[in-house]
Amino acid sequence: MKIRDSWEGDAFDPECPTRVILDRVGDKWTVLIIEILDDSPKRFGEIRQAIGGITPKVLTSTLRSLVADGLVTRQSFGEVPPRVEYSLTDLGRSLQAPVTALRRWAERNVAELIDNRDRQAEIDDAQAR
Amino acid sequence: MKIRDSWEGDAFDPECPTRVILDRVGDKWTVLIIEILDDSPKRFGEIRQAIGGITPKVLTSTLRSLVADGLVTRQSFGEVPPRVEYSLTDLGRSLQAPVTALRRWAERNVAELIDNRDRQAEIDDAQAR
DNA sequence: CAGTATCCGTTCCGATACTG
DNA sequence: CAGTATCGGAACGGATACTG
Repeated sequence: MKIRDSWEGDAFDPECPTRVILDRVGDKWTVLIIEILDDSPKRFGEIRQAIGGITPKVLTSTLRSLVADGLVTRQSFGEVPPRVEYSLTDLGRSLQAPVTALRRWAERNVAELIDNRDRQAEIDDAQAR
Repeated sequence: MKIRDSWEGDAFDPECPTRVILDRVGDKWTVLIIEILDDSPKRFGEIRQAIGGITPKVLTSTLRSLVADGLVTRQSFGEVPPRVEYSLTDLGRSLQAPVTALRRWAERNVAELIDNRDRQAEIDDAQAR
């Protein structure tokens, strides 16, 4: 099937590629990177420092995916030592709004959710005995 | 926006708001279930039919997680044959807005993203030779 | 009808070490 | 500096068959 720019997905269709986007957003580091790239371009090392705890291998593969999807651009300056800058594309920037909305929701409600989860864990625990 | 400063330390924290919510939203079926439960309570089989392609085992475990997080309630009527209804809690309903925004972004932009991805694959392919 | 019980392949992602 | 190369554990989720 030839997918055109005018084609709209239907997330309820099991065959729908829309799910690739949900997979993307659900990726462990994607959203962090998108928020870090917010305004200005960032170098590989800057992103790595900003996130903390991500290994170069994983950062590389995550950035590759983002570039492949057209959410991020990679610019390599032919210098020694090497300098590479990553920045958001328009598409990537357009993803920020929904992602930020989600984060806001998280900040407001995560306490309650964690509370529920802990309480449920206790119930399950009591059930087990 | 001062996100990054407070973010850096939280990235390792499993209870970091963004992390918890994104894990949940990034789950393969969560978003679809939340949208399906929209208006009225739904039975196990109804949800299964509506989604299509989900196995009972996976649906069960996903629903369990949603119940544990207090996003969904499970009501079992003591009948034979059994009848069980799932519905959104207030917390679950409040998650709909941001999640729907995300899904709509996905549906609007998946074509471009897939297009980018295909084009990138061709470039990589050419590169390899 | 609404789940359980097993088995199992894939994918993700971290640790560690190395390189142009 | 900006990556690569390898290895391995663990979690996710699908296939299939069974049950109260």
